[in-house]
Amino acid sequence: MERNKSPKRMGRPRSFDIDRALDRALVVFWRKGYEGASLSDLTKAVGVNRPSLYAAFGDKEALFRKALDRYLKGPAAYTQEALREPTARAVVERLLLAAADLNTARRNPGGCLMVQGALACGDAADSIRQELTACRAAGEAAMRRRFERAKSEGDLPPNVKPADLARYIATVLYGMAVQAAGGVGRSKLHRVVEMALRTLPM
Amino acid sequence: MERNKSPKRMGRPRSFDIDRALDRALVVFWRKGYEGASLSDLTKAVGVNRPSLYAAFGDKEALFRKALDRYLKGPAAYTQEALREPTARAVVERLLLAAADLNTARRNPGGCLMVQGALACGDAADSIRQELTACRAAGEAAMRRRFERAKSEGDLPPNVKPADLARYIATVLYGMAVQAAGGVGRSKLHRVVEMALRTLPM
DNA sequence: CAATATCTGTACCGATAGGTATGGTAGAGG
DNA sequence: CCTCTACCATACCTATCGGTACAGATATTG
Repeated sequence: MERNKSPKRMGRPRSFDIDRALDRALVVFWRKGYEGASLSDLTKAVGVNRPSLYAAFGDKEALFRKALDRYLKGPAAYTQEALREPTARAVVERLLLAAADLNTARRNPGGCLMVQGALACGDAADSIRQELTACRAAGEAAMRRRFERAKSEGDLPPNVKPADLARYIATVLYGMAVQAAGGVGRSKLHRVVEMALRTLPM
Repeated sequence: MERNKSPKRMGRPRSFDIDRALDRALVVFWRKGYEGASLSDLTKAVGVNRPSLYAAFGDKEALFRKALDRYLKGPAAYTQEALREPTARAVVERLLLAAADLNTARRNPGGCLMVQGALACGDAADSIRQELTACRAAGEAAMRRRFERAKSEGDLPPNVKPADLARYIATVLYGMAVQAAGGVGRSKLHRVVEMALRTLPM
């Protein structure tokens, strides 16, 4: 329906930028979670009236999914890049450090949208909770595959299972997100990363 | 006002047990979080009408605080006990294992109330969020003090700072809570614990 | 220019949120 | 026994929730 934004379309043109709006909405969801972010919060942050939001993105759930998508392709894209590091240890190092930085970047809310977006919620938000759970599982699976490759390259000790390592690293990532959501700052998270790295089995 | 429950009081006696009610409410808050748990959810789970709930516990916020208190003194009391283990390693081991078990106990919701009770939320729930944040910080501080004692007993390597170790262990605990909230089961969490223990600096 | 298509702003919708007034009810004190 | 007190149940309150109808505004199309 409203696919293109460069080709001239008929009718009154949209008075705001879709991606900017999505960024604003993202920040609200990030800070307050899916349930805690009201439509009034969102419209106020975006600077657009309610019907315009609905026309552009659909209902609240659709808006969240689009914001999540933008989160994954924007702030959280470091995960993809980190997996391209040459060694398993370098992957982990970069992953943890980038996460620590993202979770505590001053210009956006503390923590991680995939964790605090909808960790426990009412029935109405349950599909969002499931989506975020799936998202986290997908990230973990990507790590596991990367570690499987590392294993095949002799880059991992024989007593370390890729799936276990991936789950462990994911656990540290989620834990850091909780810490950051509670206001723990970057330097402290860096020391967590240091501890995690120091104790790595490779 | 309604302090005692054993001394016979005047008037019609309460038709439900305060602690049982609190347990039921706790489960709802645990599963849905503070915001996601509606009064209707709570009254339905407790099996009591709304005014009775208000008379017994005060408003929703007060009810949550009482449920949290019960959580800390009940299911989460393992934390206190674990700190009494003789060595730092034993403390950590017991803490992580007990947390893994509590987070995945079949008879209650997955995860940890202190984490998913209100990690990110709207303004109305912010005081609860702060309380939970403070709760987590308190637990972390207790660990830190325990590790300081360990250090003074020569039970910790010289290059390990008690505060850093405590924060790291707390991070793993929170991460496990997120995993469990997403449905990860006990055996997988046990492998996370195994990884964490294997890589411990002592 | 008109005709048409899309967006904006106001004002509103029903449903539900948390919270409470009120009148009936059950037990203790006298 | 009656009274007094506290609790129970229904029914209701206001505020806000997510979502939308409608009319005016602004652009392209012909």
